[in-house]
Amino acid sequence: MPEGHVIHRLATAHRERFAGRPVRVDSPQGKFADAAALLDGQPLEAAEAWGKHLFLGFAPVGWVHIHLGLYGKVAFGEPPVPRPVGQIRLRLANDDHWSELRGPNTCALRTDEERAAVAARLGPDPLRADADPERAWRRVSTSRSAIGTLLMDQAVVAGVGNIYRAEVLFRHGVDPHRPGREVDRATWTACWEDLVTLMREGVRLGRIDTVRPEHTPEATGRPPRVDDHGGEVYVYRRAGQPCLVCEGPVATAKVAARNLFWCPRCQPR
DNA sequence: AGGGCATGGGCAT
DNA sequence: TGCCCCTGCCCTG
Repeated sequence: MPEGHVIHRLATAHRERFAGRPVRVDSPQGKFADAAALLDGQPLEAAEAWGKHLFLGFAPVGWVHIHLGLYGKVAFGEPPVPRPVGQIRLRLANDDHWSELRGPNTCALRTDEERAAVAARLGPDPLRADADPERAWRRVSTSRSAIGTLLMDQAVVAGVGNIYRAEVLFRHGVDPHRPGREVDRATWTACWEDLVTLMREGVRLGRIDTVRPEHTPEATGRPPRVDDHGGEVYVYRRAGQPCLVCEGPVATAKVAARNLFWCPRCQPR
């Protein structure tokens, strides 16, 4: 379930389990074997998330740059380290913990400079203390592109995925098709601050919950829903179902090869 | 058993 | 715009 909150959780999880001690590193699948051999036995010195990118620091060898893409997953456990099942790109282990990385879009060794270059092409990350939301506003306020597209552009805002995109626009009554430059500053600021809040909550809980207390099934008496991504949301993957606020049908459209969801009544043009 | 699909993103065209 | 990467899950048959 890799939006930015997952990656920040993974950074913390790696730090807690592996930082400061030598780590056994291998690549049972073999695709990362050469790098793993260089890293094996080195201590993990840092684990950082920038948007959806995870960097594991093994100075002086370098950084392991991980991007989960759509399918990637990391599993953790305690010894004994299980026999490899399926395709494990990267495996870490010490005497107390192990991890297995499967199906990543990216798993590569990077230099300091390469890591900085990846970070430099990303927009501000609502989950990072060093984020500069003005950079995002400059892009949004001068762009003819739809706000729904801009929010998914990692060079504008880093870490937002399809769920946070849909949900934050719903929460602020913004039609995803509205051009960025027609979004006023107050609305944008409210969206940014809401992303900070929602994504921090996502890090804390490990799931995406965006429904305000007054709209939960408990509060409204509506039947509870089951969301297969594991959280309570207003519009994401609820096409055709009644809006939790106005009861009109939630709309969906394929935009830039991604499913977009919104409520036409609550988010008018 | 097999197809479709998914919370991403780089790249060719 | 669409293909590829290459995993897991859910549905159909």
